[in-house]
Amino acid sequence: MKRALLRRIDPALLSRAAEIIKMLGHPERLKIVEVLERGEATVSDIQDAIGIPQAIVSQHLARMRGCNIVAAQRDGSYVRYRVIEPKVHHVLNCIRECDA
Amino acid sequence: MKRALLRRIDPALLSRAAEIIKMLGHPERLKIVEVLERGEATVSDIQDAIGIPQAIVSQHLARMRGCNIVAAQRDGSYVRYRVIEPKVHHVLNCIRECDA
DNA sequence: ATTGACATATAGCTATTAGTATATTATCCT
DNA sequence: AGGATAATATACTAATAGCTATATGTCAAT
Repeated sequence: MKRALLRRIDPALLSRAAEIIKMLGHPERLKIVEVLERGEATVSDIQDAIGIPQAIVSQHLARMRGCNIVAAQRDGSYVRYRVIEPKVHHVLNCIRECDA
Repeated sequence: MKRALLRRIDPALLSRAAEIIKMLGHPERLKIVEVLERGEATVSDIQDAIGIPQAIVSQHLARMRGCNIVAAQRDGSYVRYRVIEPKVHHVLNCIRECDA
C-alpha cells in the first residue's frame, strides 16, 4: 500500500477535507453518495435504492448540496442529483479498501 | 490510481465507517489524529502542537475515545493518548492523496 | 497534611443536526 | 382552468455537538 509518509495535510485544504468527510460521516448519506457515484439519480431513485423515507433523502441531499458535494438539476417533476466533489470518490474508495 | 470498481461497501462495515469518518470530520479532530498518528501524545503535547485550548482537545479526545478511535493511558499527571482504530491511518492517507 | 502549580476533565449554555409530519411544486387528465 | 396524483422540499420538535468557564485530579515542596 502506498504511504504518504505522514506528511502533514495541507492546512489550506484540511478544513475542506473535514467538511467533506463530516458530510459523509452518516450511514444514510454514505449510502446516498454510493448510489450517486454510479451516475445521476433522482430523489425517488435514491429512495428506492436504499429504502429510507423520501424526506430524509431530500434533506441529506439538501445538506450535501449546501456544501457543494452534490448538485441538483430539475427535470420536470424530478430533480436529478449528481456528485460534484471529486474527493467523494476518493473517500469511498478509501472506505472500500479499508474493509479488505 | 487503484479503483475498487464501485463495489458496494459492506453494509455490515458501512455503519462503523460512517462513525469513524464522522469523528474525523472536524478540523480540530483531524489535526489531533494527525499528531497522534506519529505516536502517543499527551493532551498538552497535542495542545502545544496545534495551538487550541486544552479543554477543546480534551473533549475531542473524550469523544474519539468514546467510539474507540483512540485510547488513553494515565501516566502520572499526564494522560497519553494513542490511535487504536487502524482505519484512521487509511483515511488520513486518503486525504493526503486527495490534495495531490 | 496542606498549599501551590500543573495536567486533565466536565458542566452548562448555545447552536447544529436528525427525524416526523406537513407543505410545496409539477404534471396529467377531464 | 381545476383537481388529482406524484415528486420534492421544508417546518417543527427532539437529540447531539461545540465552546467557554469551572472543576477535578496529580505531584512536589514545605
